[in-house]
Amino acid sequence: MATASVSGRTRLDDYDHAAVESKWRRIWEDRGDYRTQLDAPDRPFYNLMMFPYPSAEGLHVGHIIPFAGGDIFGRWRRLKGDTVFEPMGFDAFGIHSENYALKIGEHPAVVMRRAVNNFRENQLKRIGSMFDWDHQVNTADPSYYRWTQWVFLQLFKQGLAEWREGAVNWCPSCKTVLADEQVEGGKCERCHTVVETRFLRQWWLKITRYAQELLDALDTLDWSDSTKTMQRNWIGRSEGATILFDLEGCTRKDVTVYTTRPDTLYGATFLVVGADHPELEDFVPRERLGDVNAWRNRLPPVRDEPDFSVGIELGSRAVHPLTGERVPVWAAPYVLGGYGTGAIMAVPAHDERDWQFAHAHALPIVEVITGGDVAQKAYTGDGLMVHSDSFDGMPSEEGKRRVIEKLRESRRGEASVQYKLRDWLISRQRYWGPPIPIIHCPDDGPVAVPDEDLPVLLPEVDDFRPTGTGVSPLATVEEWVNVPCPKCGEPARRETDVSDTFLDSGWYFLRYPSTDFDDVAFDEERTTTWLPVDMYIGGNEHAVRHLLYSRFIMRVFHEMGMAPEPEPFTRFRAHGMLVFSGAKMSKSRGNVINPDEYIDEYGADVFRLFMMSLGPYTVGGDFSDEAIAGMPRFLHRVWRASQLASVDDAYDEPKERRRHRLIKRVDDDIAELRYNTAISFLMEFARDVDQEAAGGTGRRIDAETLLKLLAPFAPFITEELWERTGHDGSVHDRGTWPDHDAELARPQRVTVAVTVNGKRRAEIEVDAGASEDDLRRLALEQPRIVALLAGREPHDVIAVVDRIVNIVV
RNA sequence: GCGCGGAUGGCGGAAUCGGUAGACGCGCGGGACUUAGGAUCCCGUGGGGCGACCCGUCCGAGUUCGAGUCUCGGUCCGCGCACCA
Repeated sequence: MATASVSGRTRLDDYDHAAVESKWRRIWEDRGDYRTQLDAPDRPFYNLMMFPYPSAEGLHVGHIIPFAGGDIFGRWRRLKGDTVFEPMGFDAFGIHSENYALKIGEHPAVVMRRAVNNFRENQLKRIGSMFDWDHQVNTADPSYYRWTQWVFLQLFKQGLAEWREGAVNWCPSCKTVLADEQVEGGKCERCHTVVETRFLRQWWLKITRYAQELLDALDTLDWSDSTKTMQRNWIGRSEGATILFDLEGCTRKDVTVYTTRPDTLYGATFLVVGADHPELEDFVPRERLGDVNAWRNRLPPVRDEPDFSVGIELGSRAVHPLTGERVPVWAAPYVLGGYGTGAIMAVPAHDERDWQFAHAHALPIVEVITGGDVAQKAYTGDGLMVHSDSFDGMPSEEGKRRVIEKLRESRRGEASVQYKLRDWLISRQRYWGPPIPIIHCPDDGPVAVPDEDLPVLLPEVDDFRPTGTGVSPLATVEEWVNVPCPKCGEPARRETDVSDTFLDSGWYFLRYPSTDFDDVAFDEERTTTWLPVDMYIGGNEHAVRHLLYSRFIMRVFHEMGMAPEPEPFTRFRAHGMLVFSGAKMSKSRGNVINPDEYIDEYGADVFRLFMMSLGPYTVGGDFSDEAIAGMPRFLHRVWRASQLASVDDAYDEPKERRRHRLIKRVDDDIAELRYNTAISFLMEFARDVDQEAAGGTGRRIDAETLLKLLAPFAPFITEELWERTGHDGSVHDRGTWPDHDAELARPQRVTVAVTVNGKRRAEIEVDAGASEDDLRRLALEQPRIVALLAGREPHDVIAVVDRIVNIVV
């Protein structure tokens, strides 16, 4: 405790962050301060942060940012009176973990056990977040993945999981199938090997059924705009038309193409079928089959830059549905067999790719929309229709509708909506994931494993390496694979693929409140109480896949009456990216900050504060080693000021106004995650109170306010000081955030600038709200202004209350 | 290429509505305390000028009494998507 010294200065214990932080960590844990009352809570608030996938490297700052930023928000909600549930867990299954285990030659189960323990005990528990460890989840634990399997079976039983063959991306290096979104520019996102195409029977979840709903519901969500935009682009709705072309010279009678520009139909000079179209052969005259197949098998690998010289004329003809003209049919890889109908009508005059292709192959280019010079390049804008029979002169926008109408009359076309979104391929021919709980029976087909047989435990195997044959290592475990069919009892085989890690994380938020139930995945009452998540914080790298899949799963459970709302995350904020001395932080650059060293040296409070002060939370900032020095100074001030400020009952109006203004600013800033500016206000206030305390005029109430407002940011030191200054209970107690009076928070005196022709020449201090006339009068009385005007009459005097007076001469 | 952000002192960043540009912090300069300080505290700190003043928010126009903020055009950087017809 503080003791007065002869000089009037006071000697205090030094602030020992290591001692203070370990002391309170222990007390909070023993007391169970952050164990949440999950049943019948008062004002429940579900505060979620994206859980990490444990790696041997340990947590890096990229993890800490959401954990610290999310926790500040949660602690603030708690102080504001909510019952905050803030759980944490581990995304321990998946290729990341498995690849690491392979690298070091240990079993992934062993590696993960060690990594999870390290994350939790040595790292997560140190950063001062109020995680409720009684409700942690670990996706690789049978008590969790039992329910992941159950979730899959619910989708299966709803007809939303399908076993079908499809062209899949095969990474020859990772020896597994990749989802489309794991392929970047034709290469594996993990190892950058060029991806090959293979055809396998696999499990797909039919998220495409929900494309429109998922798109529409974005409007109801309070999410970062950037995230919503990315989801919209990913779903990729486009409006256009499907148009039927008859075919001649091949076994197939007709083909439907999809276009967003039906108004350009008269400019269609050829058709292109995707080189990967599954029924490409049906478009080819018999005598050309050999040539086409030879061409197809020698296609160059997909590259970043499309090559429009690649293509082959098939020999068949297509009949233009309006003119009856015969146009050639080509195949080319620039058309995707998997999007739309897998074939297009090429309008080279008005589509850049078609233009390039036509140029490369000397195909005719016919202008049908005015506005450009199609001999030079494709014109993709709007204009008037030409060379289009009776449509000539019609604006293209109207033409889109009218051409569709015309096609409808002859049943050769209709309006159509397409989405880029594809079904979710969840099969992985790997070891480290939940086995897909299906038994394949020769008679009954794919049969669900009965609920009472869940979990389908991942068998212990010595060799868990990917086989490279397209089959999971599980297939080699004969005694595990061979089981009787649950329906008919005849010999059958288990599904040997495991599911995608995004399925694990697609429902974990539903599990947290119900981890103490082992008979259901999520308890009805708990789910109704806690879902949807009130605040979700994480990185924008998961803006599309994780968030979209989670929305899909929640939506399905809502339809089934098992979830209270269709959307899982009411509010989502993506944290910004942290750069290190101007360069993006990444393992390959070797500039990843290891938080442990900083926490050792400065303590968790300083580290949290520092990271939050670098810039706006949702934008990011530049982590520079040197700048951290300001934070210990700040906390030192708080340490001293709060123990020395002891003046009671001094109703000092300016200080009260200052205090109320501070509360309002910090409150407003935290609500919008503007932690950096909230921290600056607290620093200013701490400096003032510190100086007052040194002079014997520091007020106890100011010190208390400072500790309360700082508590979400620096939970340890504020708790210690709360105790040292004689308070009972915890500084973090629910509902103890200081109130502020809006009237008092408003300044009473303001400084108004006086400008002449927009240049500042003087300032005047007046009561807030002083009238425009008063401002004008006072401004014109200023000696500086009188001198500057030198008798001239102002042309105009503009006054804005509380802001400015501008004299125009 | 398309979409979305961004550009402010030596550095990270502030600046509700168009109203004193540079809050807060780092760094730097000066001072205090001290045997000492790389601890702590105080003062100063956009550039130029002795000065009244002048110039300053990526560049160029514009709107306005007034623009970091709004409009148009351009440059550069970041992120996302990327042959999606």
